[in-house]
Amino acid sequence: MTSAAGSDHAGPGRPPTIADVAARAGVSVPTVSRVLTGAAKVSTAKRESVEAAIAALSYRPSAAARMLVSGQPRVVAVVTGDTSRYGYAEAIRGVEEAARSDGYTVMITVVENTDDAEIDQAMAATLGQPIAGVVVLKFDPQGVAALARIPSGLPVVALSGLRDTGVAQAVLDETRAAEEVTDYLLGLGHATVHHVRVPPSRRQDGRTIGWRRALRRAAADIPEPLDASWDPRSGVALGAQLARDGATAVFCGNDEIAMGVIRGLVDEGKRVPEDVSVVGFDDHPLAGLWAPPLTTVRQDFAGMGRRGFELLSRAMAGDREPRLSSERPQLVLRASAGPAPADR
Amino acid sequence: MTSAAGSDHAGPGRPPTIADVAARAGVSVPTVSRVLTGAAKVSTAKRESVEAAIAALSYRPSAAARMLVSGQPRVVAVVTGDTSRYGYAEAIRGVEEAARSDGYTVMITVVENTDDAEIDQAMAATLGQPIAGVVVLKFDPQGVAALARIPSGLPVVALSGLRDTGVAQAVLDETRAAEEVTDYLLGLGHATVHHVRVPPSRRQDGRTIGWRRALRRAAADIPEPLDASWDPRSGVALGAQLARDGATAVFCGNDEIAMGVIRGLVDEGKRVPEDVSVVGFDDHPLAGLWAPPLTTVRQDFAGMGRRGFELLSRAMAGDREPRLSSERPQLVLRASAGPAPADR
DNA sequence: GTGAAAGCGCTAACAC
DNA sequence: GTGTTAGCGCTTTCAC
Repeated sequence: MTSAAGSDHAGPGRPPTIADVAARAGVSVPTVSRVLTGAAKVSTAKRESVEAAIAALSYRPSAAARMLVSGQPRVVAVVTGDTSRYGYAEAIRGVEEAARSDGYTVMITVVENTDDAEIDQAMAATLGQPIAGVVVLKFDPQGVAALARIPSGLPVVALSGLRDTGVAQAVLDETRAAEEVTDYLLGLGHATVHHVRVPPSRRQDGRTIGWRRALRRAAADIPEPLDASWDPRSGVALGAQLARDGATAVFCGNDEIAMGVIRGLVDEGKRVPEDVSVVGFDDHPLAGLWAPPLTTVRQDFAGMGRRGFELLSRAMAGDREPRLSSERPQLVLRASAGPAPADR
Repeated sequence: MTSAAGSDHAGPGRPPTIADVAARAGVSVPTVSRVLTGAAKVSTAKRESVEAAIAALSYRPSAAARMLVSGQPRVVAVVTGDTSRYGYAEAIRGVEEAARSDGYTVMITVVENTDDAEIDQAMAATLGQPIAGVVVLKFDPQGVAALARIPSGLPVVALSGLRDTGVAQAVLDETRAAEEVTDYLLGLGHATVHHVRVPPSRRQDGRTIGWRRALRRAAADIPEPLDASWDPRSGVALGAQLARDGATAVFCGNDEIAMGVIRGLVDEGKRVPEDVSVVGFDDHPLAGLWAPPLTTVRQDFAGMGRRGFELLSRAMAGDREPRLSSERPQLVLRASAGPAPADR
């Protein structure tokens, strides 16, 4: 495929520079720049000759050089623990949408585990890029650790379920929502409510705090919470265990786990919601399609992402105040929760 | 909060440069560079003074300038239609993983619709960044359009379900898999197999082609395919329609649609799989948990993403040949499909 | 070890 | 309109 003496496109020696284009077009470097940016008028003859040279050399301007001379990068980084879990994916989508409509591009940095060296490396790779700000998804321990690595001076906002201090953040107030769910279940006549947690970002997560608070206020029994992994299947065994323990109401950390728990319950011969009420969290796109349709809490992750970017936008504009944008998730009543069974 | 005469950190005038650090530390600019990069030995005294100055000014080196002087960017862009749909999210995750382990960062560009102006703008924003290559998710019309906008000379690979020519690509051979699914259903005794499509990237998609081919080979009736949207709920109405039409076997474009179709079927009084067999596509994380557990086709999207990055890696290294990496999705037998009902 | 000088590829300012 | 001259912030020779 290698053709004659190096000229026409694709001579993988060194990428063509603006000087090469200028030389080939027989004009000066700034003239090439002018046709590139459209900043000033160029005669048709020269413009065409420049365009021809650009095409012939398949020249692309160096973004790095452009950026160097003209101001700030229009890139924000998103630091996240996993890109494909529902809430994460939606939050990223929200950030990306808001960023794009503001002319920014989004760079993704995934921090898979809490290993210090790995976090350092991932953060260094990101911070080594020209970025104007960072959004960190602080839903898990990686997020918390990553946040600690952001150099001061770089605009940053955290997306979180639990309010914190010191950083700007967009939060979904899980604590209040969890309280509300638990109150709802208690109001249905259940003696207490069991809780299946998803992996928390710190020792305590908002959902667990809210659940416990509601139980305490109602002077109900506070059962030991059960721990699920992120895998929906981990809910199945816990559902079976809950069936044997005689639970009548279960509040799950997310919808996928709730689906697993229901499966485990049903496998043990329980009916949902007649024998056991189950409620999820998030309002996953499949929650309404499940049998029975899941009663859950709608979390607007994409909205949180958008609000997060807006906060970041202010920070990038120079606002040093750590702002907070909080929203309360909404209870979505469907069919997986109902009155406590009369017997017992 | 604004303190005395501008010095210490956070004086939002103009970001500190390496020269500011050098001045404050009382050393030359190259010396600061040396402590930054560790490229050469610096006396402990100067090193410490430089580090102090860096901290005091909360100085961060300009990534753009660094990049300009020293070679290629370690960033690849991923162009995608939606970041939160299962297959897309997984594919992105795969690309990111492979990229990260190779020292690259990933930039995301979302192209939401086929509006020319919007695509141009999104692509321009991306191509204006310093990137070493592009992976485009060519699962939808946006992807196809975006691919057409990539300037020649920039390394690119497409992730796709249907083999194409001219570009390097990683594909999941849907056509073969769909054929296999259809054959399987036919082998179970069904007279024909109905098909519910998800929005295709072109006029034809691999799943539809494979399904039709298998039907034709078996000399079975070829019913008109039904079109679903990406929303799982769109499957519900189609399921009801299929129930009325007396379908006994349905092949769905993805698992989420299959879940909707099953719901529609059940709402109409059909049992799955006793009356109607339904099979999905993708092996969504919830497919095995569904009632009944979904018979489907496992598509390794993350693996495709990884293979895509490897291809890109070769292209970035100078390989001009448009390579192809194809993988065959695997049939996963669960419970949503069974023998054709005896009557009729 | 350390500083002075040069230059990465581009755009902005200033002549002509 | 167009070319010449200066940098953008950094790393890299190359002397000392």
